[in-house]
Amino acid sequence: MRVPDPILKQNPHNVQPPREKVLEVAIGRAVRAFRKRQAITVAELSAATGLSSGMLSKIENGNTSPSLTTLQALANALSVPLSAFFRGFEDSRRAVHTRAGAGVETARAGTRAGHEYTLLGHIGANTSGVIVEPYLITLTSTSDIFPTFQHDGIETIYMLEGAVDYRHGDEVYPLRAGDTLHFEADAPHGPEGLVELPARYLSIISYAQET
DNA sequence: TCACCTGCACCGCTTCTAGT
DNA sequence: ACTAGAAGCGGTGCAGGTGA
Repeated sequence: MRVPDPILKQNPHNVQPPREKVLEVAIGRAVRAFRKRQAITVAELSAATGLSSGMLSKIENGNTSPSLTTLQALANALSVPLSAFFRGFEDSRRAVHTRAGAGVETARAGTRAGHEYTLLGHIGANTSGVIVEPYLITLTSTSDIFPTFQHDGIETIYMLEGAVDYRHGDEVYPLRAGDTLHFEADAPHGPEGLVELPARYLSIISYAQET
């Protein structure tokens, strides 16, 4: 399946720019994030800081290195400490490595149906604004069938073994090993028919983190 | 149509560097 | 050590693009 290119904005092969540019970009992102959080426009921030909107655009896009005076004006206008602009640059990035069979068994909503949920990793509040929960789900003969999961976000299912008929809204999709189902999770969804057991699949749920 | 944002051309100040 | 020209950088203003 080919998806029209304009939809895909991320480049998985993107290479980091030189470090000095990263600092400017990190500062710019921080400024924009604080501005958006306070729901003010570039023009309003321009009036509050005495900087032109063009200059603010350059700063937010990492196209210039603002002076300390400028950063102080921004910090005052946004009511944040000066150091807040550097956190995105200084913070380390987290990674979670879960070895085979070492995931955390969780009591998610589906557990009551006999479904085995293993959480493969978790990163809580983070700089991307998105929470991602990867689960390994195993359905055995004891698993009940009820297509009533419904929650915020986007979910991706990748079948590892076995086969199920998976309902999403009004549609039922026959999933076999190697199949993928990618869907909006606020519609009722879940395994409706256990065709070949045991069935195992990866379920990756993504949703916006609370601010 | 309009608000918002971006990018480009340009200005002025500061710093660097070479010549004396 | 002093000076003058060059280069770099922070900043402004405005035209044009974009999306609601």
